[in-house]
Parts: sequence; structure tokens; C-alpha cells
Amino acid sequence: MEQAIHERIADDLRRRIVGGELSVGAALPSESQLCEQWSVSRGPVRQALSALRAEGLVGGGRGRPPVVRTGQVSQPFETFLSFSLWARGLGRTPGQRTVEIARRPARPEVADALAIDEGDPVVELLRLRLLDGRPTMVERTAFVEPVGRLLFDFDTDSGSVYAYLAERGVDLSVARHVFDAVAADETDASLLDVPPGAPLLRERRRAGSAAGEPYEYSDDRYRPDVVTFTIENAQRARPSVGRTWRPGRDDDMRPAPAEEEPS
Amino acid sequence: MEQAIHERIADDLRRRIVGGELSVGAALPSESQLCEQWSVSRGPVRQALSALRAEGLVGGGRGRPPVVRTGQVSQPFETFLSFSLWARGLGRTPGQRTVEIARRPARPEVADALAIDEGDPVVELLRLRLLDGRPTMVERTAFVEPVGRLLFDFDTDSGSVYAYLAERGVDLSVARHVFDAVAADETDASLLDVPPGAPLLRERRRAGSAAGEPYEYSDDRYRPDVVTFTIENAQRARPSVGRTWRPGRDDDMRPAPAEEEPS
DNA sequence: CCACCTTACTTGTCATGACAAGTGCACCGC
DNA sequence: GCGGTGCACTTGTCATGACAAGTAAGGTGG
Repeated sequence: MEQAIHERIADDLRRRIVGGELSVGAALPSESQLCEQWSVSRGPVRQALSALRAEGLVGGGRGRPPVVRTGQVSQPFETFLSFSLWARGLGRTPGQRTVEIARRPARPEVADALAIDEGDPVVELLRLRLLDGRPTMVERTAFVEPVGRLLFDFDTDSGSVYAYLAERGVDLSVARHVFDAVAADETDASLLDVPPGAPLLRERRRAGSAAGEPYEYSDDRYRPDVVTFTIENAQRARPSVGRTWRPGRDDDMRPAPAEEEPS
Repeated sequence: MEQAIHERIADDLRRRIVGGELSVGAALPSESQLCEQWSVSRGPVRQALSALRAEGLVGGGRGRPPVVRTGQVSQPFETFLSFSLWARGLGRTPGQRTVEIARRPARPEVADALAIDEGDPVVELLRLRLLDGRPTMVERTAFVEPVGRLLFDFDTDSGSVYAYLAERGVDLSVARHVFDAVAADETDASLLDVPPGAPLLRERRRAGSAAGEPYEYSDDRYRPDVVTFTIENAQRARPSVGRTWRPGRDDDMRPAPAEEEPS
């Protein structure tokens, strides 16, 4: 028995929900029916349904059979952390152009985020990320020195830094993302092909080990006409988060979007 | 017995964790100990721990007693939905200035978001939201007509629209938030006291009933120097989301933030 | 002194049984 | 026809019991 029964039940139901076999609003089999189908007691069945409920996939309550709430699944941790993995999962082609990689003393903001002293050495990476060849995001990442030094042995244009670090034994398992908006500076503007001062969606990310030790701090600036971030929120279920690609047109970025003005 | 035992156990442990009595990294009582303390079987105890695990508060695994992972709790649904409730929970004073409330035919974007026909009547509300008297957010909300009509009997400058709608029987129980960045138009600029074209953090929110029927669509534009949004993400636990107030200075918004430029 | 193994303790999983509480529908009386 | 009632079915909650699987510590043999 490799996988627990309740996980197999959950996986099966999840597959049927996201696959569309069970459409939104449709009623799932009742607990007793699932018990019969899988020849198990109510325990594992309830455990599976509880997991799906926590994911926000199914709803329902006492006296009411479970129903499909949505076919949307929250993006897993790795997908949410790595641009390359996210793009590939979307079926798009990720790309990158490394502008510079450098070892230099930590600036105050970086030192604070990485919990090291100002002036301690860090490895900073400045990359332009592409989606199907289109400029999408400017990434300014600072790694603590023991992690960053690994990057000098790696072609940062070739693939996912995250996957490379993972196979080198760097465990990134907790992350904190803070979102705001900034105006494009000269570097952003020329790389992303937008006018200077254009609004960009900024994600500042701090990621580290399970113990809370920070490994990387990143300042990512997205073209808001290409990428948005999404939070799905329900009364009782846990929120689900995701990064969303918007297949917009190239000329979509106007200085002031007047089309949404009321009156 | 008003509250189920497993909920009482979970509440007690949660209180002790966020209250600091159980610090991060500390071990919780083992299951058998909790069984003794509460004089219950393992069922409710495991249910309580499972809930806390889903909230990301505790970790641990087979053979290892549960440990406190973090004292941070995800903001509850209502707090994340209502500006007034959020501000008050923060200990700040929310304020609002209603610029206009109008009944008009739905524009295409609004009609699409509310799943009604273009030109169907909607009630649109344009408000400036304040935090401790400082301009913080411009809110453009469109309600479906049956809900929006209630607002004409309500002083939209007096308090929380959500609290009012809730007590009138409107159940907002699912919401979807999409984040991007836009440049401030003339209206935004004059209300928020920023230069036209300044970058704003935009949250577009669609909220509705549990059945998925949309009730409101809102375009909220935040001053990014005052409010940010946060996602806390861990390898196995569900993500926790929050809206964060940044006690910044008033002169913090420069045309181009050059201080974060590398090299 | 160190590597290995045994052992006690922990959590994960599952079965079985029982009752409470909520929902929806069919039936019945008016 | 219509409204109210009762019943069948559903999920929520909890007890008890059992075994598997993983962890950590202490003892043992080299």
C-alpha cells in the first residue's frame, strides 16, 4: 500500500472535478455511496472530503450532500515561487536575459530582508523574464553568499534557478510575498519596453528554509498588462492564490486608462 | 453544548499560540496529553490539530509532536472584504467621503463582471477611503440593482456598507480579487493627492453569494505607500493572505524610486 | 568512544458503532 | 390546492479499539 486510501479517494475526486467530469454545482456521491464504492469505512471518506473542502473545491454542509464549488485549484508552492515552472505549467514558453550577476556588499534594504549585516557580501542577479518572447518582468534578486555562490557555476540564461538550487540541496520552503505598485525607472522601462514612469506591479519576495532562515530576497516588477495576481476567497474555505497570465495586446498600456471612468 | 469540543480545543490552542503563550518552535502537548486534559477521545483532538495545521499555525509529522510554526493568522474573510472592518481590526480609524452614488446602465466591463446584460441598471458608488484621515484608496463599486437599491436608504459616509448589507440579508460569501497596477487618472490623482500618472495598486474584486451569483464588482485603487497586500506561503500548508498597512511618511511617493537601483 | 540496535513513544490510518442535527420530500389534513 | 407535519436520508460529532510507521533516546557491543 503505497498511498493512503483517503488520499487515493481525494485524488480521484479532485481529478474528476478539475477534469470537468463533475461540473460546478453538481453533487458529489454521498459519503455512504463513497464508502460502498471504495469498500472502506466513513473515516477515510470523510478525510478525503475534508481535504477537498479545505482546498475550496467542494462545499456543502450538514444534511446536504457535498457539491462542487469550483474547478479552480490553488497553484502549488513551487509554481508560485518559480517563474519558469509557472510559465511551463501554463503551456507558455519562459525565457530570460541575464543583465548582470554580481557579488557586492548588501545594501540596507537587502541586509534587512536577509537578516544579515549591512555590507556583508550578497550575490545579486538582475534578469529580464520573457513569456513567449515578450518582455514580462524585471527581476532583481539578492541571495545570501553561500547560496549565491552556486550561481556562478550555472548559466542563468538556461533554465530555472529555483530547480538548480533545489537539486543542489537548497531547500526553499517558506516564502512571503508583498505586493504594491511602483513607477518604472529607466532600467525597467528600457527592459520592459514601456515608457519611464509607467505603473508596474511589484512583488517583493523573501524565501528561506523551513526554520525561517532567509536565503533570497527579490524585487520583481511585472508589466500589469501581462501578469496579474489572484486571490480566491470564500467564507469558510482557505483562500487560494495564483499568478495569472493575461493574453493582452502589446499596445494595451496607455498612460491613463480612461475607459473605466464612470460618468 | 453550544460549540463542538474539537472547536473548543482548536480555539484554545489558537488563542495560546497567537497570544504568545506558546512561542514559535515550541512543542504543543501530544495528542494523548490533550485527550487527558479535555477528557475526550483522539477524534476531536486530531480534528482540532488538523484545523490548526490547515491554517499553517502548527507543523510536525508522524512520530514528531506538533510544533508551533508561526503566530501569524490569515485575515478572516470579512476583514479581507471590508475596508472598515479591516481598519478597525488594525486599531486605525477608517473614514470615507462619498463622491457620487448613481443608478445607471451597466458599462460592458461591469456587465461582464456581474453576469448581466449590457445596459441593465446597476448602482455605482464612488468613494474615497481614508485611514486616520489620510487619503488611502479610491473605490469604484457597482452593485446589481436589487442590492444597490438598498444603498439609497443608507448614509454611505456613516459606516461599513458590508455590515449594512449583511444585516439586510445580503450574503456575500465568495470573492475573487485580481491585483495589478494602473496609473492614476485625474479623479484618482485629485482624490488621493498624488500626481496624475502616479502608480497605484489596483484590486478588482467580484463578490457574490455562495451559489456564485455576483452581487458587486469593485475597482479599488490604493496608494502603494500606504497599503500593500501580502501572501504567506509554505511548502505544505495552505497560504495565508492579508492586507497590510504601511505607516509610511506622506512624502514617500517619488516619481521614480532610484534608491533601489543596483550598481 | 563510536556505531548500531532495540525500545518506548509519538502520530497516521482505518474499522465499527452510535447519536445529534439539518435538509428535503412525500404525505396528509384542511 | 395548500400548508404543515413527519419521516427518510444526509452530514457532523464523538467513543473505542487496533495496527502501521516514524522518531528519538538509551543501551549495547565492537
